[in-house]
Amino acid sequence: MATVTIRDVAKYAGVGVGTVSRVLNEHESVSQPTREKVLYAINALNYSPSPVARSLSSGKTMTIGVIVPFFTNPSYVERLRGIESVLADSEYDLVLYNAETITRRDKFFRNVPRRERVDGLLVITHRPADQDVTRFIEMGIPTVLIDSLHPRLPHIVIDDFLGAYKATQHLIKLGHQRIAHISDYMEGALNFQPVSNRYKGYRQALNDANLPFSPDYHQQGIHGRLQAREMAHKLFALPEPPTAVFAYSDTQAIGVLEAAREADIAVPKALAVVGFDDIEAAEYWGLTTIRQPLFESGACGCQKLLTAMEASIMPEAEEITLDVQLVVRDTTGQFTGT
Amino acid sequence: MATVTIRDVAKYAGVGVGTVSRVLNEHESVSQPTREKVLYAINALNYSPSPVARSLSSGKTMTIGVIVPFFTNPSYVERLRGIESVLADSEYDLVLYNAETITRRDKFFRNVPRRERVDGLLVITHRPADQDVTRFIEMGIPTVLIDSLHPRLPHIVIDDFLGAYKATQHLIKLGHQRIAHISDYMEGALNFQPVSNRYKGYRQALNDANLPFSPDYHQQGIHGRLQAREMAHKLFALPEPPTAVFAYSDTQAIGVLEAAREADIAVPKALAVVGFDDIEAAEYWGLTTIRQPLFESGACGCQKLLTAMEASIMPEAEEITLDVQLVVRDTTGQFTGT
DNA sequence: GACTAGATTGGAACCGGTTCCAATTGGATT
DNA sequence: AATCCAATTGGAACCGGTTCCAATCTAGTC
Repeated sequence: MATVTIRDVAKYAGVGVGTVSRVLNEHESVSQPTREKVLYAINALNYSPSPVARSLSSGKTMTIGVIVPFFTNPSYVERLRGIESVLADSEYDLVLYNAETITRRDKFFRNVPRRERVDGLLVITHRPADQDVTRFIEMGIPTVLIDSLHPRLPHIVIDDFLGAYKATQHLIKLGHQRIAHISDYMEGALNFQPVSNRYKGYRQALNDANLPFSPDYHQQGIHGRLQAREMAHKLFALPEPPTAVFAYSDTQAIGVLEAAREADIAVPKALAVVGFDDIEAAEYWGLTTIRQPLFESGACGCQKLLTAMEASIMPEAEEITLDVQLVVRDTTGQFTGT
Repeated sequence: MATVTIRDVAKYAGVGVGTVSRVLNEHESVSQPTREKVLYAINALNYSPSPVARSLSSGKTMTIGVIVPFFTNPSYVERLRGIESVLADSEYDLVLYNAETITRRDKFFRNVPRRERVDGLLVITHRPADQDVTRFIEMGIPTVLIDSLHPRLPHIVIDDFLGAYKATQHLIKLGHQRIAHISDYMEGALNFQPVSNRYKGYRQALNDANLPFSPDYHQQGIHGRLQAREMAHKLFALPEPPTAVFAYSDTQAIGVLEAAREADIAVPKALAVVGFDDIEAAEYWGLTTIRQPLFESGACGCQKLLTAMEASIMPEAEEITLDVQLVVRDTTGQFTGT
């Protein structure tokens, strides 16, 4: 099928290419009869304009890039769902850049933000360096960060510190004194901000309640259910095992619950567990957790981006903090041990 | 930042644009000194070629489109992960088209398969009509179907009939006689093939065991955990409630388990449940299920597509059937009722 | 030293749109 | 009837690459 171009349409309709372009883009200054001739020709030839050619000459790609680590992880899926829900009503396509390693992240940070590639960019969790941000801004690519932050870009965050504080405080109020924390590596290659903030919230809550902290009680490892299970077993094997665990994520908390099941430790009687995120599985497990509005964070960030793009300005750097909330279910209860 | 074009590079290096292009695309017929001059200029000017311009003149977009219903659903996430794992090693970008409604599906089927938009297309579960397929082929867009089928396109499927048969047979062998089935609407707007095939497998297994089928035992509804929960309650309320349920998906099976918990029905003592897919959550729930290789189906389809694209031919229409396998866990056991 | 084949190179034409400027048209004004 | 202005239209130039053809250069042959 030979491609039909705008010139074919123009010839068929007996008008100039400019006129066809004007009809396509709904410019006002086309008379009714001409418009009809053109529309008729478009129909007759089954013409549809080439997105690429349009991009080249107009400079718009009608594409939003999303750089995300582990898009497969439930909390990211939920955020993507939020993004998609906003995009569905627009004309924009969604291009997914899965950046699981620093190498790929850096490659994307370098290559993706080009005017000829995407019109706007969402970055989830990954933290662009100052020089990356400078490049985004010089390139004029509107960018919004979700679950990440940078002073020169708008970012949607939650108060990780507060969430962790609430989670830990909840356990303290229930009478727990030996409270452990399981998290990703804080000094890891990807170096996600929330990891250390949640750790700090945990520490602060302990401090405020005059509870001691032992380094043994902080297990770090690669994020994942299975890894969390291993870490939980290490905690159980301590001379003074904790009576409560605050996990960095629900995924990890579920790993802890599995470990407890394997070790025949009753939850919440002998072990209380609190997660973070409130993913769908949390409900299955009756997991007490800190709910963060994942879907909304995606939707909100995407909306912010589209608004800025529409006005063709760089979005104003600002911080939007969404609320976190303690959701008490069945994995925490009054401390009854010694 | 004014964009640096290939002409700037050519001028800086004192060569022609053709030469620069040849260096970029690693054509052989460039002498070493010239190549070095050009590379030096590229570096000095911090040049990188425009993907859009490249697309327009070369006709390649370096983009793979994936049309997927509900990409948020665990089984699709898993398949996407398979696709992404293959794409990660290539130069291709992944564009996600989330087609939750017929309107959007049809829009995508009409607009996406254009040479100027994607170089290749993966369609998951959605079934393109004959005229759609004709268009794909006329447009010369290599297309592979995953979990869907069409005689003129390569497709990766599983034997849904067999899987359902195995699941039902498993229940029958355990002594169950009143076996219900929960599924999506078979005549629904989206009209997914697997739905009716699993239903047929279920019916056939009953038939082969000379067990009667009652229409009351087949509940249909919108896919989802909550909807499945409702359907399960309807089953429980029947004068002769079933002692076993085979659910179309794990997501639905989990809904059934929740309903059983709400209705205080012991699993597997009073009710056996089998799912389909073996998503991650199935393990949490100790759900007996039919495992289908979701990740592999994505990876395999994507690989097939890339291979065809590399050879710049339409992939040969063929059917690849992946194996399904019964995974027995804790939600099924010997029938002990009356 | 003239001639030829092969290697290397320059640059025009092209991909298919958008945009802007100049040209045409027709009605209103004087 | 002449002039002017607004509305509409045609089409060249441009976006930034790739590709192909013709031109130039080099070394080898007789």
